[in-house]
Amino acid sequence: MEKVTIKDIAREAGVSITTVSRVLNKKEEGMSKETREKVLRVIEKVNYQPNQLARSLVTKRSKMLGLIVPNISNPFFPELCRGAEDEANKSNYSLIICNSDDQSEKEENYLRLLKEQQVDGILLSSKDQLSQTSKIQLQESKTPFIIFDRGEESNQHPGVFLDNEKGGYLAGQHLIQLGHTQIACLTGPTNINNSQKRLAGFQRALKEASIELPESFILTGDFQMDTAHRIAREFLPNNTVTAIFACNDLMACGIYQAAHEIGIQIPEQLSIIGFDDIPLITALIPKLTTIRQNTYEMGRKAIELLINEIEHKPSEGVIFEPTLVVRESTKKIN
Amino acid sequence: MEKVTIKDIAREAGVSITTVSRVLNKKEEGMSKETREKVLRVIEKVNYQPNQLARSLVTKRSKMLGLIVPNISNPFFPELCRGAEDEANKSNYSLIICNSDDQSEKEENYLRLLKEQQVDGILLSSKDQLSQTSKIQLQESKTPFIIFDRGEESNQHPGVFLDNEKGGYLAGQHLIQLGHTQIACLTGPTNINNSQKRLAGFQRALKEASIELPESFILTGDFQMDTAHRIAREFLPNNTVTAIFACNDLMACGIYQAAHEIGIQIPEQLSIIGFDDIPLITALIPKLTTIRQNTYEMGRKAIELLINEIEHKPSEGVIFEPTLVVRESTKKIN
DNA sequence: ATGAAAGCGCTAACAA
DNA sequence: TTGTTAGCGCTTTCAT
Repeated sequence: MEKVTIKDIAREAGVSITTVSRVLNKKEEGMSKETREKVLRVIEKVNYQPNQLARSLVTKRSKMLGLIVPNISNPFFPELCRGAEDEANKSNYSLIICNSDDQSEKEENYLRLLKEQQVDGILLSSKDQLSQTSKIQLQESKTPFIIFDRGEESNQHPGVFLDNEKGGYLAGQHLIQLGHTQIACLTGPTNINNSQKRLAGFQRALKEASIELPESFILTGDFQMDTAHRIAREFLPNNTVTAIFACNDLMACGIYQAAHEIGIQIPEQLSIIGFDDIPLITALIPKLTTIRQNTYEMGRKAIELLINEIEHKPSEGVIFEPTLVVRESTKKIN
Repeated sequence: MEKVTIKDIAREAGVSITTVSRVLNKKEEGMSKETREKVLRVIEKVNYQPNQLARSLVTKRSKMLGLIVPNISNPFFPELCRGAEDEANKSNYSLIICNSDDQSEKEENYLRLLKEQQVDGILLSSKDQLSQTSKIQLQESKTPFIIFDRGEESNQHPGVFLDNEKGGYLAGQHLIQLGHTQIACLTGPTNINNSQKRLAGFQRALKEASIELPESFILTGDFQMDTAHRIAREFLPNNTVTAIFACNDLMACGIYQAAHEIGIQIPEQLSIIGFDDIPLITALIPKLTTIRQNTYEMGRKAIELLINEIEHKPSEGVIFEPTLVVRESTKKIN
């Protein structure tokens, strides 16, 4: 059974392929109702599906968008994907979701691939700073793109960002209000912009309250649960802190594990605050207090911007505001 | 800046487009080294990227694969995606990941879309039984496809499945060995095949041990955490069970929440066993005992099968074996 | 209201 | 070893 093409439809309906194309694209002003319905009937009958590739080749629009995320296993990103996908579909685009697995090489590879696939635009949630190669890839081509969250938060290019500094500040403020003074911070990788910002905001809050944050209380993680677990196992027994700020929820989970193993009670002996508000943390006991970002909405907005860009509508970057969600893992110190 | 095409390369290098095409496709037997290098230099210089769409149009191979998952927010599926993606990339395919959000309509839509996009094959992890429309879509077209996990586990079509019955059996067996006799089971949606199978295996284990499983102890969930939470809140205070089998880990999380709120100690007062072994559950306290499936590997294998199918290599469906992972949430009854 | 024909960027016979 | 040419399935002028 051969693939049925526009030609087959035309022959079957006894019209030209132009006519078929017209009804396919709903350019039917001044077209006899009969012809249209005849064509539609044939299309229906043989379950014809137009070849989007051929279409794209002439229109130069593939109706495909690319989304590169650094780590699909972090539940933060599926949320992002959902938002992005829904918005893309709304405008009749499909989304190619690519997972770079925190590897620059994969990221560059996908960037190339998406271009070759002629996507109309790319939403890039980079693993960190864009690599040189990626930057060139992006700049040289005329493929519209939007930077999401990580990567360079510059005015050079529109993007969707979170006010990470504020998020860190909120976290610090919250712990201070609860009376904590011995506080540690478990950061993400040092080369990741948003991780730096979260720490900076956190430090600002402590400074304003004249609370010292010794170097040794700044722990460098990598946004992963396992590493956080390992670091906490090492840190907690040897240091007296009453609170800890994990720069993402996944790492907070790792700290929970460690605390449990060591026999430290949360929040009685240790307050923990996370960052992201991923869906699963409501299952943690006690429930994790965290800095929430509206991930779904950010994904949605990013695609909205991207499509604007593609259609040459004016649009500019957005910075989202994080909010504090108080649950059970933080507690007033006695 | 116009897109640079094969013509531009040909002109610049002073050769024909065929020659350029040849070096692009590495069909260079009997081709002068100089010519090739000359072409390569030009390609390099202008950072030329071939148009995969145009390519696909003539070769009838898009080098794209589609993957439809029912719920990207369930961490089970990102794992699946990772395995699928890695295997696809290995053979130089890209993956379009689509999230049907448990809606048949979206699923059908994506099926149509992927076809229009001329993907070479589809990996379908259906929301449940395939809808009539989907079935027709799939059967009518010649696009190769593989069924994953859910959907119809039939010999009609190759697919990758888990022995869900055995998984349920293992769960039952484990609880029985710990001395439990008052056991409840929180299932997935009744129309989902794997959910039914898990329950069936569970029932078989109980039956073999002559333990009764009253109707009222079979709770119908929907694989979501929130619903499980609600159901458990209602069930636990009004029934005396010492153990509960949740047909996936997400629901086990919901039960944790409920137990915590009600003041039931896990595992002292209630043993819980889950299903899937999603990465995050090691952060639960106590750690969740569960039935593990090797999700990443299953995703990998599914794509391997799909590619075999595409390339007309013989291959047949695979059934994976689940394993019991004992952690801390199940305990011998006193 | 409809059709003929050109061409999107590329590959693949077939020629030379 | 290289080039000429005919499409792939479709949209889009330009005619009629």
